[in-house]
Amino acid sequence: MIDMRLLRSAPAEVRAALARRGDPSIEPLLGSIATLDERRRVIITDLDRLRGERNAISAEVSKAVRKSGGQLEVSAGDATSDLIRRSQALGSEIQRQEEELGKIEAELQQKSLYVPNLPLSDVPDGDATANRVVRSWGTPRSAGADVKPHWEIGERLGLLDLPRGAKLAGSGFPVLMGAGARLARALLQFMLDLHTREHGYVEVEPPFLVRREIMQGTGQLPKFEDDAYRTTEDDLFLVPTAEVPLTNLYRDEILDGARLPLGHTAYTPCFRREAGAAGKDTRGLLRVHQFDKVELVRFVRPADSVAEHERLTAHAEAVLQRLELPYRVVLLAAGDTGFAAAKTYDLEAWAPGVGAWLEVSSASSFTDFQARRAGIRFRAAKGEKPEFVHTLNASGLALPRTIAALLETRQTPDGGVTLPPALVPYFGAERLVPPGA
RNA sequence: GGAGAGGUGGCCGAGUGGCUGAAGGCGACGGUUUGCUAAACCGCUAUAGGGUCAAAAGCCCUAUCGGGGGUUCGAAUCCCCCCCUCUCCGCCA
Repeated sequence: MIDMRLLRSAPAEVRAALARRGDPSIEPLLGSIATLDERRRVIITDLDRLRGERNAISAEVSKAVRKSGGQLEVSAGDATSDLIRRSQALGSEIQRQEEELGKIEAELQQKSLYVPNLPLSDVPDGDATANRVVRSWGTPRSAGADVKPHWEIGERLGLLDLPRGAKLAGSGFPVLMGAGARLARALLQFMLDLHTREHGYVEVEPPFLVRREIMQGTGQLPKFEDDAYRTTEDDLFLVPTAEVPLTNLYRDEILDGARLPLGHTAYTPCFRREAGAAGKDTRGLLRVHQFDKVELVRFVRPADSVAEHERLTAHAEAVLQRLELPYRVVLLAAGDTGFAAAKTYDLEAWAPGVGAWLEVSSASSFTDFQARRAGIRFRAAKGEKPEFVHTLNASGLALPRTIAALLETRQTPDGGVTLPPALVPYFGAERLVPPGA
């Protein structure tokens, strides 16, 4: 949510920062927001004055009532009936103004919800072509004739059954079978243990369906409603990421500053319609409508948010390192940064079978954008004014692409896959081998 | 799904039309007293919006008793809708 005070006090700076996103629809939006805000304040000033007058009259009527023993006695022309007549007149004026104000505030609210977050100053200008690789880890395995894509490996090892998934729910709903299902379970358990035991996150199992206002709190709505699955009767949304329930855990609360930074992790399935994405990089596990993910969310003091973002990113990177998967960290340019984010690092694991870097995690700082929408504040110390927290989140990690990178990177010439040592205790075996081998 | 009872400040809890942002208590905070602790006593204790101001502080106004609408000169209090909690019945992994 846009900070109205900031927009009022430094409109040029806000416009310049938002212009970096390269979205031409933002500028006119800001213009109408400023106009509405101006009108809003004029009406409120007037309305408060009118209400003050009415309150004063009411106090006098009240005094008269008590003097006459609790009965309201009016006869035409006396002082009390004059007061009441004035109050009635004020009442209808107040009602008119309230209606006008209601309309303006609804419109203001509606428009504000479509204004994206301001990119931080160290985010590069430009679109996705300006994304910057900031570091790499590990040596990517080179492609070769014997390096297969994950769907071939998965099918051969009996881990993956895409046709049967399509039969059940349509394309983009993979079925994991046997060792494939077990591998997914091992990965989830491994990731959750890593984050709770070594990185200090408190595990949560949240609802997988949430209300409309919850989706609005993190910025998925109203702009991206087409990407979400929704129940018709109750207007509940299937979570597209655990970020949504986790970030909204402390919605409309004032946290004790001593509890910050606060980190939560959760496994949830994630549901995404991926509207308009059909056919693009969708083979195998690359882009699916339902997938498993472990998510990390942090609530931090604004002053710490830059350092916390780096820390969070490192927590996600740790998963890839333990899994011994080569990856790179990409700082997204302003034009490629998500609607609610101020700065994002994508973690991309190398998948030699498909010959591509796969986004397995996205680690973002949302500054106070989500906190404003969801009303998440903290009090630094007793007697201090409440302030908005900064929220951060990262996948830690998304499973399908992690599995894809894992299978492709660690496949062996005999058609099997060697699991990374960190996963062995969770999986219960060192290798995936073809059935009957 | 059916029937009923409720939702008041950090917490408990009074309040069923009139200076009630809200009694009383607890807690927290500041102070007095004290060898230390405790006790006692005094004080203080919300959030948001707007105005004033160069700004902050301060001051003034407005709103807020689950959320929204209505009745009324005036609503925590009356009416309607929604959300949530609890109890009983039914159903269910």
